[in-house]
Amino acid sequence: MSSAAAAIDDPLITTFGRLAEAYSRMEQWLGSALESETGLPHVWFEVLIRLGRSEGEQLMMSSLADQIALTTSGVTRLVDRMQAAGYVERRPCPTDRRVSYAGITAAGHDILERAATVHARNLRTAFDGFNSQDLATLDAALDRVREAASGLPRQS
Amino acid sequence: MSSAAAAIDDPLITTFGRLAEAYSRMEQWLGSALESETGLPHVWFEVLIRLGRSEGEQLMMSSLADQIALTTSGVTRLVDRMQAAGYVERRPCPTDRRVSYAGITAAGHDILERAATVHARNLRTAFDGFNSQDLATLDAALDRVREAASGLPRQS
DNA sequence: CCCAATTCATTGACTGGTCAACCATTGACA
DNA sequence: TGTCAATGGTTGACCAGTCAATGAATTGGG
Repeated sequence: MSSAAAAIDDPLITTFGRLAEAYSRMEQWLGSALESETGLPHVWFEVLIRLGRSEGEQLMMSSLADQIALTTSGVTRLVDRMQAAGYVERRPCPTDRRVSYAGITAAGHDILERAATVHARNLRTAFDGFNSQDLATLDAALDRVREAASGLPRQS
Repeated sequence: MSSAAAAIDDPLITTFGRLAEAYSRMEQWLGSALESETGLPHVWFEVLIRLGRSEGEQLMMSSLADQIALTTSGVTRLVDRMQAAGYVERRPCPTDRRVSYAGITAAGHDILERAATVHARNLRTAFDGFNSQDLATLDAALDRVREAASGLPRQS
């Protein structure tokens, strides 16, 4: 009899725990560094970089929500704040009056550039001991996880 | 002149983005699955498993805070709720009257067992395509990240 | 020994997100 | 073409966390 191999000790739970811890520690450090050095909260940076990389430097509110893992409601409020700060603006869609684009402004572009530089530098510090081989391995592994997660049945 | 190799496209930023996305998608799916199947929010599970794995099945409030990446203030309130639900109890420390331990109760133990089983099963689904070699690689990579993050200067 | 500095937990005020209900617009189809 | 379901975004009510201030207990140096 396989003596109560408690589910509590399942190695997959530990693996996921590692993922959680790796992420949150990184996020905590990088996030607070970025904010203190540029005044930009990490979520804002996340929004700006997404917009900056998109066609026309704009994105539908709902796509943005999807990309940064927030509710559309949450994005509405987030964009409200960023708009008030002048980094982002709402643009109507010419062909569908329901949709609203969030587009990056000149000021947003500016600070994005600056923040990206700072962030990249901090990341280089954080991943100090990693050579390009290590990074490639990490990227590949994370990509597989990401993909696996994306293939999961949408929240039922 | 190396044509504006914008920091925006720095590969490390993308790597970190992958980490964030991998984590939050997994968390989203696993979290909502766990909660809908057992009624236990993922953070609660996180608390219980930490307590369950500790000496005496209890942990100082501040250690708990550290482990689940929350403020001690946040933990105070979280434990309040879990105590009200009967899964956890506060225990005084005999040698230092400042500290308070959060300890798991019988009910907490019960639901932890059940939730761990469910969670482990879900994880097996999520990591379906991964063989043990893949998992070992992933574990190793995550561990390095986790360690790198831990070695970073504590939030200044 | 005692006082100053530190540590642990909690609380008040607030913030940034969620969920559910809503309105406007669009698309499909009888 | 008129209606009905689906989609996109916003809003009200609420909740779970943060930060800063506080109280209580402990520690260490003079």
